[in-house]
Amino acid sequence: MARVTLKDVATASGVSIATVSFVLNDAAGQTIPAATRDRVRRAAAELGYVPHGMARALREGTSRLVLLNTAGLPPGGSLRSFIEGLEDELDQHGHALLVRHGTGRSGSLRRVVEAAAPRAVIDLAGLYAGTGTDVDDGGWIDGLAAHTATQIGHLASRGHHRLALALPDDPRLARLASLREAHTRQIAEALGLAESVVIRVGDDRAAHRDALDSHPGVTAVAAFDDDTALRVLSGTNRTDLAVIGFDETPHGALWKPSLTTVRIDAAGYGRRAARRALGHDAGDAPVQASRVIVRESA
Amino acid sequence: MARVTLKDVATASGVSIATVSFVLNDAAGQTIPAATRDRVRRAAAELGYVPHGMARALREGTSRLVLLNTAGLPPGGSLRSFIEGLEDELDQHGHALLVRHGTGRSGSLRRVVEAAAPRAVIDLAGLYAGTGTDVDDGGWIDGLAAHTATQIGHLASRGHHRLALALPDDPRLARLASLREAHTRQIAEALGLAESVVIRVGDDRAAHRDALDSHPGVTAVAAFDDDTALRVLSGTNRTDLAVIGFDETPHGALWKPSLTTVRIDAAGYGRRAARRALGHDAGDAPVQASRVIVRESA
DNA sequence: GATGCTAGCTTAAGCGTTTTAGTGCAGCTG
DNA sequence: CAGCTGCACTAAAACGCTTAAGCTAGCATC
Repeated sequence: MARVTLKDVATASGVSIATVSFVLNDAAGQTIPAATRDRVRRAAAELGYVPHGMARALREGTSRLVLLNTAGLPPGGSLRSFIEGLEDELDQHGHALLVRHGTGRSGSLRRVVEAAAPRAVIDLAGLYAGTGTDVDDGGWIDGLAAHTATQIGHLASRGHHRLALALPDDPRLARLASLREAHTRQIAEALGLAESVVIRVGDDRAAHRDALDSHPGVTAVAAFDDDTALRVLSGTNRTDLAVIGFDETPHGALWKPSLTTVRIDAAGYGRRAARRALGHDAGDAPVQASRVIVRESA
Repeated sequence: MARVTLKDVATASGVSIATVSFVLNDAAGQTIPAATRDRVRRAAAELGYVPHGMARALREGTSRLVLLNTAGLPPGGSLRSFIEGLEDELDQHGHALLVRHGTGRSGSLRRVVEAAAPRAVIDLAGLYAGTGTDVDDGGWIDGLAAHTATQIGHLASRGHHRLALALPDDPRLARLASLREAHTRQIAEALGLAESVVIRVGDDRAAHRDALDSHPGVTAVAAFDDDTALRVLSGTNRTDLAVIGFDETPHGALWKPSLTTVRIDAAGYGRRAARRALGHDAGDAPVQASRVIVRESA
């Protein structure tokens, strides 16, 4: 049950550990005949050799881990798919995902970074709260304008002219919310719609119901995400109101009326984020365009 | 920006790296005067020394990572809170959480394990699917009987006598589902209720609606989890039916009727799982008893 | 005044890798 | 046949840490 190391493979195949390392890593600039390569590879497979990530990390100065910091970000819609895509792609390149949901003290992120020496850090929390730095989410934010256009476009095509934009009042989503607001304004203007009303949606249903009621001219609500959309639906007593979500969650389909929403290829963005984190070219990880899932609510 | 190592701290405080290591780890059996300790600790703090987890892992044979394998387990209710508790407690003991949602090939789990040399593996996926081994979920499963009693007890106290148990047809939850079934039967019997009916809830609403309709004597449904409960509510046309969820999710409160459910201290179990993973005594990580969140649906 | 004991250190090995700098040998060149 | 080149490797250092073993000075003991 003990760990199989390079040394074991080396003795088994009658060469030095250096040679084994060269063979298994396909090291460039080494002239090793096919016969030897075969022997080594066979031995490695037979013994079930798996490189020791920590040893490698020590030597190379950086581990094959990528750290994702979500720091208490609400689980909203796609986070899970995003993570799946991310993990999948990392896997494919021999890396693993280290997650910090870390509701705790922010200083501890630094500690984890130094202790785990990750290859890269994806700091969604910072990115979405606006305190962010130069980290990368695979273009998620970049795609936001297009996805917003998908959402608003649908309402426009249904003949709605005066919209409300429902944003969450969660400070952790502050930056995303203000981006969405800007995009919505831009697109509404481009489509020749009336200026949209912004309502804040939190735990207090009465608050956003009142906000909506005070704008009777509004016929449709574009929500920040499905969760926000469901809160709007749940809070309002106007049955004529069209509501569209964003970033599909499974629950929306169960609702009455079932929630029309925008499906975003979160896994695709996850894969892209992974590629960028590893320094690969992101171009070849395609992301599908967002599209409207038409159901009953809009 | 280069990494601060033991060596740096050693030179700064005028001792050897061994001494520094002893001081910083409070090594037993070493006689080091307070003056020296202070000097070392001060230097470490000043330089911002953070131990290199990988180096330590190499030396100690095991890293300060704990691997959680959820392997595509549906995000159901408490998983997130569980993870938060887990991570929080691990943090407190200088460990970090490595997550594999790993929808992919199961063999890759082994690879990750060998590559990351985690201190422990928590294999929820295996545990809940029934293929599980001797891993530990902090007593989550052990507590299941009690939580089920909370749920069924509520229905009984409301005068319901003939129940349906709504289980998901997701094979990944097979073991959990059958456990819940067993517990429900036991408790129902103990409470003197009529034998309960089991219905399977999947994506096809008509199926479980029909199943329910064919048992008109059933006045209440105890669901496997909130998601299942919402599917039942969404599928049925019987307004008199009482439905209670399990393992509270945020969405239930928004529903009409709002979902009565059982709140479980998932974070507590997470913390326990962490303690057990680290080999601490789990006893001193208290878990709150489950309790019913009474809303409109039951 | 040799011996032993303790306090307060230091030395050095070793964890499993990667990688630089060789080494020995065969074959070819001039 | 000395010198060179290319092949097929190997030796050894280094990454940062822990820890067993050792070492020295100072003091107490007989």
